[in-house]
Amino acid sequence: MHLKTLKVFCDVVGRKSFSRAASENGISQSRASQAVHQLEEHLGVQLIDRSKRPFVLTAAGALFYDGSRQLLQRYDALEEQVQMLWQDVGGRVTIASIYSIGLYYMNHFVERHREQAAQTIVHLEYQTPAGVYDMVESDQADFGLVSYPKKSRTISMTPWWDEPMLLVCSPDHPLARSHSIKLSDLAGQRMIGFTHDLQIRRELDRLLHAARVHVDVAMEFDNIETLKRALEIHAGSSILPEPTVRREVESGSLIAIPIHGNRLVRPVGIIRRRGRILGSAAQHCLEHLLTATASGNAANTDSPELVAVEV
Amino acid sequence: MHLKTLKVFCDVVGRKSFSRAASENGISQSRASQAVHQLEEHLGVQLIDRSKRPFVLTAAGALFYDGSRQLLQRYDALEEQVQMLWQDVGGRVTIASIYSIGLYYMNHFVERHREQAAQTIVHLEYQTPAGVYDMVESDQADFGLVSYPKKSRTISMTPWWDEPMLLVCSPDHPLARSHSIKLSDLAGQRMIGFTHDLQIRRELDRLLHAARVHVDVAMEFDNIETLKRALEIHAGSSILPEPTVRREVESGSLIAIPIHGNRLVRPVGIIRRRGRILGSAAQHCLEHLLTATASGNAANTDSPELVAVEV
DNA sequence: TAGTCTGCATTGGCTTTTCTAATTCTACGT
DNA sequence: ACGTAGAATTAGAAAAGCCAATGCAGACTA
Repeated sequence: MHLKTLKVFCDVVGRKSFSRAASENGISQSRASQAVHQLEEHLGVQLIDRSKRPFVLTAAGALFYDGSRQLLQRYDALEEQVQMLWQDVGGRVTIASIYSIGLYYMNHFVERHREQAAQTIVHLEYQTPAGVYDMVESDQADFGLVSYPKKSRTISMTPWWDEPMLLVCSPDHPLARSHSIKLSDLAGQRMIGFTHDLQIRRELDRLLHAARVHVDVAMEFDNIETLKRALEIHAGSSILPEPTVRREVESGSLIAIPIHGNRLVRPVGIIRRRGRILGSAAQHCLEHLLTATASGNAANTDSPELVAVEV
Repeated sequence: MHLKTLKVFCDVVGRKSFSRAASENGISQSRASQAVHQLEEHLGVQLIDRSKRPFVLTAAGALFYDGSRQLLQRYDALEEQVQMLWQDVGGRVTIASIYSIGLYYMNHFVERHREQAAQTIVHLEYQTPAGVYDMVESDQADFGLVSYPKKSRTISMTPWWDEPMLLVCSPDHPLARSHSIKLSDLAGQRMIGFTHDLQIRRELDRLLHAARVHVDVAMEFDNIETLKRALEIHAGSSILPEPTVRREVESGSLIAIPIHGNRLVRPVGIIRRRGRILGSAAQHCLEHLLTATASGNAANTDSPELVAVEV
């Protein structure tokens, strides 16, 4: 049995599509179809019920899928171990991260990680939140970094840290001189927010609603970078995680004001596919990520904003 | 990667020979050589150091060997599980056994096992003691049945039962009328024994020597069947495990006499390769073997010989 | 030290399998 | 019914697996 055949089968199941699995494995659609047939014939067992249009796994197929996935991971880990032992051609770690964590924290981390695991290649993939979950679920990434992490049947979650959220605006905004504000001060303010498909927007809406504060969301963006540009040209104010605006606050192009009275944070977490077997490089990287965070957070705690907010 | 390639590599390592591994896998010697090369090239790692004549594994090779063996076993188990679930095409169990257990107990067991696991195919392989250890060590058998079982670095052992040993002779032997004898009664007797390469012979020699009893071993055999034929034609007496002569004693062609004052038993045990992952069929069969023994032994205990000896 | 023997590596050519492009088929939505 | 998207089939090309024969190198033997 070709391990590649198992890989194709797993991808077919994982992506729920023969064609996508095929192209991801660099083979033709027909080959993917043949490979799965071949597998079924070899086992004498039907793995996929094709009589329904989005095909469904048979019970045997589900069992074989789980087993195969694990087998493939074990094999990869074995190859990595053996190569590591022979010459320190360290392993590869693939991390899927949302922009606003990857961009602001991971560059720094990857550099520090290279110091203590010089031979490991860390591959960072920036994605939308849904993209991160997808990559983790389909084994394209060893683990993922997301905000408002959620566990599920297939995904396990480790809380990582909480980012304080601040009111952010341009230096000549009416509120810019305040040292601290209450949520209610925002009532009727013209604000810039995230689109509704992002969890952070839903969380903020929920919070404002609970505080009976009505704001006027004038513009919506699906990413922080363009949102910040809008803030800089005086289009309003916004509530953002502190690390994502630290650079702008330091350079003076934006002002960040602690929000009093509410624990306003964006939780960040590490998600992993349940049952996934990590290679030793990935394992080591994950450990480093978790331990490095302790000091990383401590550094955060030094900033006055955070102290103010975490009351 | 072809799983077959891993299998060939494992067999090459296990049998310490490319040619034997090749023929066992039904391929040519050249292919085996090519396959291992291919593997090494793929990994970019030397697995086998060929500069010494009986080649040696490199550290990486040893690691990869262990990993591969486990992987192959897991895959086999997976296939079996999947097939089992689809239609009860039960698994295969291969048991290696020495003649004197297989012949007298296993036939009976296999029949009873078929009743409660109808679809399992039990393959019994009769072997010399060394052959049984070899088959277990080289993964050709799921487990092995031997007397005087010995654990080692690669083999684990589970005691199974102790067979009482009796003095056996033809009905018209001088001792045939005795109801019970002492070891010392055998001094100077003309006896028939096993060859020195068998553990049972060495154990008996040790026992007689400790009891300061000198006997005259007139003939030696490397198996019980021919030894019993020699007894029947009045060539002397011998000390044998009770189950191996039960049939002859019942038919009257041989006489068995309890030996008083010494706990004279042949321990029988089940040996397994350490770290081996058993298929569910093999697992179930092993469990049945161990539980069935309880009653099997009880049945033994009913026979007067055993009661006499087990004092 | 030479000679032989055993057992792995290499080579060249055949066979089988894998693979793709093009085509056909089919469940589902309209 | 009909169109569409996506899987199955097919046939021919590319790749690999495979073997017989031969080459070559340790490890005993005299």
